[in-house]
Amino acid sequence: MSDKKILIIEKASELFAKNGFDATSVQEITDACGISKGSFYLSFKSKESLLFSIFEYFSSKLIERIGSIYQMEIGPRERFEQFFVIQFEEIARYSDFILMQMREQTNPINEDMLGLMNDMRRKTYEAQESLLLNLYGEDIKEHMTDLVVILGGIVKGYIEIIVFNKGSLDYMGLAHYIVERIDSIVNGLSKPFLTTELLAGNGMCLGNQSVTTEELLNEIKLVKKEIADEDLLISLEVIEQELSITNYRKPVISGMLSNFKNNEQTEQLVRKLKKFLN
Amino acid sequence: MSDKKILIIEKASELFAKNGFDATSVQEITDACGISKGSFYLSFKSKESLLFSIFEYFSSKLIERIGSIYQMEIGPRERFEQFFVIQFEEIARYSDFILMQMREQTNPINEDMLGLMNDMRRKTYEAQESLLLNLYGEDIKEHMTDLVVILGGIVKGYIEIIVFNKGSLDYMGLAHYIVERIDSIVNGLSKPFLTTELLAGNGMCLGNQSVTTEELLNEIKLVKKEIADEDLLISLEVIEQELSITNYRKPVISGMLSNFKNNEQTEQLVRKLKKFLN
DNA sequence: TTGACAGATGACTGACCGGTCAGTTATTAT
DNA sequence: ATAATAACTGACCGGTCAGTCATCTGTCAA
Repeated sequence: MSDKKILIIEKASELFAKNGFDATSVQEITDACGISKGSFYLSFKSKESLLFSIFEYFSSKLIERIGSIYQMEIGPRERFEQFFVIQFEEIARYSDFILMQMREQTNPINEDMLGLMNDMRRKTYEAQESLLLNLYGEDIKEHMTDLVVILGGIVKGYIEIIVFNKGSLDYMGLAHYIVERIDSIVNGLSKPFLTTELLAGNGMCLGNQSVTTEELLNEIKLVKKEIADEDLLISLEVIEQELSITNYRKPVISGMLSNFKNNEQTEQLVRKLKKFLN
Repeated sequence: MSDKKILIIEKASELFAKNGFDATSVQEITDACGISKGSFYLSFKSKESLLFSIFEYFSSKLIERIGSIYQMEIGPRERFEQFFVIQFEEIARYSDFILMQMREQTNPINEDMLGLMNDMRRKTYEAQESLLLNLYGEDIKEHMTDLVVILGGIVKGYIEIIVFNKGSLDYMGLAHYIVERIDSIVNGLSKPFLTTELLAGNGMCLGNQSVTTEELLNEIKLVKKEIADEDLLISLEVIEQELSITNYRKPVISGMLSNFKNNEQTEQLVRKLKKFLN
């Protein structure tokens, strides 16, 4: 990722968070970056693809940090607290951009963005689940769905306060406080309210959703519009043709996929294709 | 409120909730209503004023219903549950439009809308506070801010589920479940985390904010653009002149205010002026 | 010094949107 | 039946914005 790209991402995310996506023009973004409008289109295919990159940039950071707490040598309670601290820090740092996107119904990119959002949600959910089980034992399994909703709600509630009082809150103290509240809730649990299916139907895709070839073909068509590299385009076309025939040859596809190493724009698609092949 | 206006409000709020405010053109709204674009401007001064009317329409309903639970002859616990049920019902009914607005940073009307939003938030906060105090006693007073944030978060969390599973959830059961969780939390409370000031600074304006004559004059100027009725315009101008002099005569203003009975567009302003006179 | 080329620029284009208004149709009054 | 009024229509306008492209600039090898 070039410096220019990162500069644009940082500035644009600030503006989007402040004024919203639609209300921020490309001109404003480039003015803030001190570059020309045309130069913007050297780094990003479109305003839409910038949004996608921003989300990718931030969500990958969040996912990475959440993954890192398992490397720490601390107890389950401290790990749980750390989980909250990371969410507070990242979301306060990147302003409410992520929140804005998670909330705003008007996501310009639907097909592509949804994958990333689900990825992030699933990662967060999985982390929450394992942390809760480690801390409170297997007994709470049937309450998992409710706990996740309640926990998510509480975090969102406090994040709103954090956003308005940027940096002036004691995240560690807050994390400790929240875990204490969860203690109380877990102690008082009786009969669950939500069933797992309700959450699953909630667009959260917690399990492994199966991907159809048609969906993949659609996504390939979209990604083709986003990339300029000739070699990658050829590879995509080969994959496209291969997927179109009934008995597609797996080695051909997986071979082609090796051409996409270290390319951010196709990362999502490649992940899906790999999952599809297995 | 005419049938046409209500039709537009209902259809537009659906579209806004689905696609966002900016992404929904007036043409789309009028197409959905089966009327012409020009006809839209017979009912509403602008797209912006439609948004204001929608918010007014829904928030007044919510506030009214929350007020009604105090007339019911039920215990404090049932009343608390009823408070949640109303929120679930109204917000599920009117889709996530209200949520969208509460979240979206890009509210087109800032000056006017903010008043309505604060009104609603204050009403909700006051209700929560009195319900909590009635149910758990005065001891929880110092925890009020935290409880309000936690409670609001939990409600929002479940509302997201409700929106995706429209109508298929047992609101009464959910309300009961949530109150049980609050029981646990209240039982386990130790030291509060948030102070009242933090919430107050959060744009929530829980106390009585004082209004300056300048702010009022600004708002009058804005409202003048919105209304067409000649008599009301004259009344507004008289109020404007009166407020501009240092020793304004209260009776003159309150007299003029009587001309605004049953006018929706000036409702907010009139309320503020009345508060200012007292 | 030159020429060639990648990177950067900003004037320009076409699409779209909020809002207007001259003209049409429906309704009511005389 | 006719006039008067109200309700409605959709072409049109000014303005904005995403995206394009002819042009420029700095660099560096020959």
